[in-house]
Amino acid sequence: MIKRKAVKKSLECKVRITAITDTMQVLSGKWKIHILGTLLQGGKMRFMDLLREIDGIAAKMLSKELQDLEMNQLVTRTVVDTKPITVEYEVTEYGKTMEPIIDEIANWGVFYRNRLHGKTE
Amino acid sequence: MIKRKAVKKSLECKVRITAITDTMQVLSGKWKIHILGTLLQGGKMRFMDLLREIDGIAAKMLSKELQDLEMNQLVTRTVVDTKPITVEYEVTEYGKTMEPIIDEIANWGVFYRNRLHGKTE
DNA sequence: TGCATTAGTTACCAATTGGAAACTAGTTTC
DNA sequence: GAAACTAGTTTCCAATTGGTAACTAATGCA
Repeated sequence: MIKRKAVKKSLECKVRITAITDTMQVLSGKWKIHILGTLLQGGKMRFMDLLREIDGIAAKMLSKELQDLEMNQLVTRTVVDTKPITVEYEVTEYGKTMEPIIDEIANWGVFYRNRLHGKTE
Repeated sequence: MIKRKAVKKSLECKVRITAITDTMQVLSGKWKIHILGTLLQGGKMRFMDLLREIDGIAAKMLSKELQDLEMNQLVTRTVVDTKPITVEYEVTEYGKTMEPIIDEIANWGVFYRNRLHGKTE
């Protein structure tokens, strides 16, 4: 007695799940969204700028996460031949397509705080 | 010689970082977005429905993640007095406010796949 | 000469995450 | 009476994540 498998898992459903998994993998970890968000509003920024701007991140993490983002072509890394060499990071055009996601996430977070504290609408 | 601290970390920047951290905490883990996404498109669903629908998830994880989502009031849990009792999960009105985020994330994932495979626009 | 700054890297460690499998417990069906 | 289905829980384990702190290496400044 073989049970017919439920045909619930439609193709579009699977595509959606894969899509979500992909995006979350690209944004994986505690810091990537913050780095992207900071670079999106700061434009070109150096390693030490980011280290100082992003509260709580350690050099090791920043370095590693930037490498991930660079591999996924969301940011570019440019060595500038200054006195002590500096390295500039910048969000690519492709990386900017993440902006709607980050904005939605930030918006929701604000909404969430408002709901927690009073707001008896 | 005290260096003036850079006033870069503006208040709105901090608010944004907190907001992002909050949202990501609510959505933390490998499965919450998938559970929410599945419930959003499936409406009321039972535990076993979700277990079968969400590919790869184990009962332990589903149970734990549903508890988290319930605690954050994103889903409701209702015991139904059927022959073998069943439990229905459903996204709350509040939970539905996550939809834009999930949609953006899913959209980006599709865009990402298209970019990877060919697409020389 | 020695310290500061740049941009990292390395080593070590602790906590968290998540997976597999077995188990509970009540009800129903064969 | 055994098996199956409901909704989980429990235990045990392995891998991943991420933090601290120290270190490298090149250059500039006093």
